[in-house]
Amino acid sequence: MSATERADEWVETALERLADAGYRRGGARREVLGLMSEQSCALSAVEIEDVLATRERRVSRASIYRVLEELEQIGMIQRLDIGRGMMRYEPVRHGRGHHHHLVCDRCGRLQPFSDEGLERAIERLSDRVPLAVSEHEVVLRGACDLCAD
Amino acid sequence: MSATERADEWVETALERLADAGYRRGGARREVLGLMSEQSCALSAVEIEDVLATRERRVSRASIYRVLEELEQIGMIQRLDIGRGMMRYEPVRHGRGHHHHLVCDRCGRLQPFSDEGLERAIERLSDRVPLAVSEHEVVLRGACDLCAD
DNA sequence: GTTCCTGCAAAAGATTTGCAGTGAC
DNA sequence: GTCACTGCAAATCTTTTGCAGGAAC
Repeated sequence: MSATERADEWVETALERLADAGYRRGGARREVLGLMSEQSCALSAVEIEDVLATRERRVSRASIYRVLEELEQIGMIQRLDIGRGMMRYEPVRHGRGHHHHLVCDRCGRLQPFSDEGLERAIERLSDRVPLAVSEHEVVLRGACDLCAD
Repeated sequence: MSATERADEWVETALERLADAGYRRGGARREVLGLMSEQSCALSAVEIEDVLATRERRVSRASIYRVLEELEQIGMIQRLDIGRGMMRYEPVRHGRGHHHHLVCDRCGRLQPFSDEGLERAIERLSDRVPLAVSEHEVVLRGACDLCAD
């Protein structure tokens, strides 16, 4: 499956679930949905606004937050708290694409990574913990290879 | 070593490092330092302000943030971004006391946990990643046992 | 026509900063 | 006496909310 097909599939699922939940389609929602579908890693609300500002249809920041919240409600995106005083948002693609984040202390660059051993360790400990775990989030911080000189 | 001795040791190290960095000791700094030394898990700036407000010496929020920033600079506390729109701060006690966090989706309760297997997995993958890892942070989210009914 | 969607402007909440007075050395 | 420390008030930044006009169905 190509990246484009995967993006299309994600948008379709999202539109379907939105329709089921009684939402109509509007311009702002379509733009945000389209942009998010192209992302494999997390964007902040301001970054989303900036990218959309360079396209045909500008979208107000309030609408961006509103659409992101709807998409989170129906489980199509995930909010991540990676630091630097703001939330970041990324599409959820069940299983495939699940990853965690490397954050550079110095330049703030964000990179995704995934690791089988880490997932196994988290799965094992999830049973032993006084919480019905529904999500997990791992952030590694340090100097990225561009900053490490 | 008792908890009190450990707290004292932490305060002493902090005062030493602050002195080395050219800071004088003032009332606000002493209060925040004392409170943080008693904590094993993370507090928000507002929680710190609230606790200090019930003690002899009130400390302004601006000073709390300033002291926390100094302490982070010299590596005595760690900032954690656990969500809910605010940072949390906890003392760093090299090795001993290292832990991660469980966050309840519903009530926001924060609980610490630690796991050997998780630490090993993170240590192993740290070498394979394009980042010179200096810290890591794991958050598990879900329903805590008080909310799970 | 009704109900939802959107943008704008204002509000809310956490954190930071400017400034003037106070305190440590 | 000097320079750091502190509190207050104002500023900044992200995210949320109220409201009035516009669009989808």
